[in-house]
Amino acid sequence: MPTLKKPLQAAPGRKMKRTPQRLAIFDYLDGNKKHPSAEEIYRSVSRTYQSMSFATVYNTLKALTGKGMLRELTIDPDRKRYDPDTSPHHHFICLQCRKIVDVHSILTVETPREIARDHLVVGTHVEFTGLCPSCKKRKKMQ
Amino acid sequence: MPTLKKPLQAAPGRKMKRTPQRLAIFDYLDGNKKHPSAEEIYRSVSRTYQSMSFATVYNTLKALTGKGMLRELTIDPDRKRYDPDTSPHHHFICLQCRKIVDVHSILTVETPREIARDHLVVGTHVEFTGLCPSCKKRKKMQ
DNA sequence: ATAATACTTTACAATAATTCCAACTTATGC
DNA sequence: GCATAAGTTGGAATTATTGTAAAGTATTAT
Ligand SMILES: [Mn+2]
Ligand SMILES: [Mn+2]
Ligand SMILES: [Zn+2]
Ligand SMILES: [Zn+2]
Repeated sequence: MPTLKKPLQAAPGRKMKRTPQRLAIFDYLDGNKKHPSAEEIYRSVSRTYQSMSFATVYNTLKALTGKGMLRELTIDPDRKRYDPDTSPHHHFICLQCRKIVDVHSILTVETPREIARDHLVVGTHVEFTGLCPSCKKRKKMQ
Repeated sequence: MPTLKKPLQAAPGRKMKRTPQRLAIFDYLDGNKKHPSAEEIYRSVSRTYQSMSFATVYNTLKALTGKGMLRELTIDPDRKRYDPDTSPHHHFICLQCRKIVDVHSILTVETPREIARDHLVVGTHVEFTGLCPSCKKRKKMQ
């Protein structure tokens, strides 16, 4: 189920030039549930697309984010992580290995009055932190 | 109501050397509700404490965080922000000016089964994003 | 098709945040 | 007071990310 390749030109006002490097990046991102960092994207894509430049990766990520086709996550303290799934959902991050997993359950979090009164709220994101299954097991063992 | 200076030596296993530079940093942080960045802390503290080094600020922040006396926020995409209020609470960040404000309302967010089953959840943080009152007004005007 | 135009890519330089380091300095327990 | 583990410092080093200018390419208008 392609979610990126199609919309690339579909929505109005969102058309971008279809360059092979972008297609390669889209292709890597499409359906990717690992919330990769720019570096991971670069590493993977440049393996198949020799001349890929780091700047192109960043450019593309910024362009996609700007057009609302990609979500930039700030949940990892070390680097930005990217999520091709732009539907509203939440995340869990492992404090040990930094794995990020989706939380697609609908969490109803009402915006508190104190904020709603004078702020403009455009997004609500819940981040759960802790240990992923494997790190949890590893910690228990030793 | 001092929240930092006292606990500094109070809780067992949390004792740290009381150096003047640390006290200066604690003092700045104590009761601070601005969620400052390392640089803001450095700028302010070094004004009164001449020889303060950036490394010391980072060292101290890391030490405090490690001892659970300070919370490191990853909500700002550009830099880490620090919160001396370690009681569980949530945040709103302005997408325009990066102001972070506390949300002390008790938001009941149950951990979804899909996560609770095999992960170990140690924290839940809700981040609201949008425009703060002044940025909201400014945007409306022009 | 062709050419003009605007947008992209690339290699590399430049920033910016944060960490590392090695030589001093100091707080603290005895 | 002294020993010493812990902390401080300036500067170098690292890492993530952004900027740049020249060269390349897709798209648009002829
Ligand atoms: Mn996700
Ligand atoms: Mn706070
Ligand atoms: Zn893990
Ligand atoms: Zn604002």
